[in-house]
Amino acid sequence: MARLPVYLRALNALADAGTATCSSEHLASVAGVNSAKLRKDLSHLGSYGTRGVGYDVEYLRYQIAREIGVTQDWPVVIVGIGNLGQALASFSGFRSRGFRVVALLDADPDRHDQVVAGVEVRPFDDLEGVVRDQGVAIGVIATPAVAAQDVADRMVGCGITSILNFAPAVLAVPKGVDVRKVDLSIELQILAYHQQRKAGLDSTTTAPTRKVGSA
Amino acid sequence: MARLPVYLRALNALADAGTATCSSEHLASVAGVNSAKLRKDLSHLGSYGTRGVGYDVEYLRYQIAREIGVTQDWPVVIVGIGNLGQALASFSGFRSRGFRVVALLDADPDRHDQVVAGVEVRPFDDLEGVVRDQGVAIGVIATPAVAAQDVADRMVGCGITSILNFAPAVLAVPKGVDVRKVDLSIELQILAYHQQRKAGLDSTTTAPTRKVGSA
DNA sequence: AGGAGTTTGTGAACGGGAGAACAAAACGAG
DNA sequence: CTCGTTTTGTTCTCCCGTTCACAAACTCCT
Repeated sequence: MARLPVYLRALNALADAGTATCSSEHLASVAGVNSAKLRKDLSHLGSYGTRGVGYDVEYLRYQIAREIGVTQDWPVVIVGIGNLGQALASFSGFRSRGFRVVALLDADPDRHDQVVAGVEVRPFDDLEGVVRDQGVAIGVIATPAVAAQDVADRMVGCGITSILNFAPAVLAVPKGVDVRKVDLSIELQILAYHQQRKAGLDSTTTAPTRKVGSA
Repeated sequence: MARLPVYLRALNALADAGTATCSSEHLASVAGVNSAKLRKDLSHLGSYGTRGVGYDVEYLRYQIAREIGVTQDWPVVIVGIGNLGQALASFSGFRSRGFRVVALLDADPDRHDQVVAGVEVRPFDDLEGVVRDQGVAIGVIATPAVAAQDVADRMVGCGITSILNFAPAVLAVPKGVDVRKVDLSIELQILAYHQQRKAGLDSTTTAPTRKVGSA
C-alpha cells in the first residue's frame, strides 16, 4: 500500500517523542488517516498489535520498514543534474531512508566532473556500466520532458524496473516496470483550479454557454 | 478533476505538432488514459467536441486552461530556500503555466539578500506584507519538517488558502484551505516496496510468523 | 478469580470512480 | 434526400476502497 511510508514516518515521530506504545486511534491521528483504515492496513500485513493495549512502536516500526524494504540498501541513479537533479542529489531524506545515490548522470558535457553532494557528475553513457556494477534497480529522471522517454528506454534496457519520473511527460514502459510520476506544475495547477473555484464564484461563470466553431 | 492538467499538456503537445483536430481516442492515448474516462471528464465541463469529428485542439485547449485557471496570473510565494526551494524557484515550468514567483522567504539570515532565479531571498517575517501587497493565494513550503506546521499556520493566518507542501510532515489546516503534499522519499519508498515484491519473492517471506513482545 | 474497560481485527454496508456498451448527432457519398 | 460511417455524450454495471459496527481478546482493579 501507498500509505505504509506515512505510517512509518508517524511511527518515527512517535519513537522520537519517546512513546513506547500507541493505539490505532493515536497513530491514525498522527498519520492523518482514519483509524479503521489504519487497522485494516496493518492487519493486512500481519497481526501485530495487542488487543486492549495497542501497538509497540518500535516493533511495528521495524515490521513496516521491513515490509517496505527500507531495511535494506537501495542504490539509486539520478539522470539529469539540472536544478531539480541537484536538489534531489542533495536531499538528505533519501540517504536516511535507505536510498544511496550511486551516480549522477547528465548528457551535457559542461556538467561533467562537477561534484554535487559529494558525487561526481558523469556522462549519461555511463548508465549501463553503473547499473551493472552497482546492481541499481531504481532510477530517477530529472531531465527536460523531451529527453525523458529516451532516458526511460535506456534505463529499462539495462535492467532498471522502478522509475521515479520528474519530467512532465507520459512515459511508455513495458509491463513489469513501475513508474511513479511527480509533476510539480500539475500540483500547482490543481491548487489553482480549486483556488479559482473558491474565489471565482463571482467572476467567470463555471457553466459556459454552448459555443460552436474553432478558434 | 486532477487529470485536467494532463489533458492540457497533451493538447499542447498536439498543438505543437500541428494537429488541428483530434478524437478522444487519440488524445487519450497521448495523455495515457482511457478514452471513455477522457470523454466523461471533458463532458463534465461542457459539451465541447463535435460528434463524428472530434475536438478542436486549440479551442479545447483554451477551454481547459480557463477551467483550470491558468489563463490568469497566479502570484506564488516560496518559503524555505534550501536546495529544493532553489530548484523550485528556478523551475521554468511554473512561469510558463501562469505562476509567478513573487517572493522567496527563508528564516535563516545567512540566506537573505541572496538572489535565486532573479528574485531576492527575504526574511520569513516579510510573509504578511508580501501576501497583502501582491494578493498571494498560493504558498509553497520547502522547509524542513519541523518548521512546516508553523509556516503553514502563518500562511493561513494571512489569507493563503492553497498550500503546496514539500516538507515530510502532515499539516493541520482549517477547513477551506487546500493542501497538496509532495513527498519525495515516500515516492521512492513506494517504488522500493514494489521492487522488493518483484525481486524478493525468494529472500524474506512476506508472511512472517506471529511474534510476541517488544524489541 | 471475576468483571469492567479498552483496543484490535474483521465482517458488512456504503460510496464513488472506472470501463464497457449504447444511443444521439454530425458529416460525407450517392 | 437518404443512408452509412464516425465519434461524442451518457447510462449502466462492476469493482475496489473506505467506513461503520461489533465480536474477540487482553489488561487492570477489586
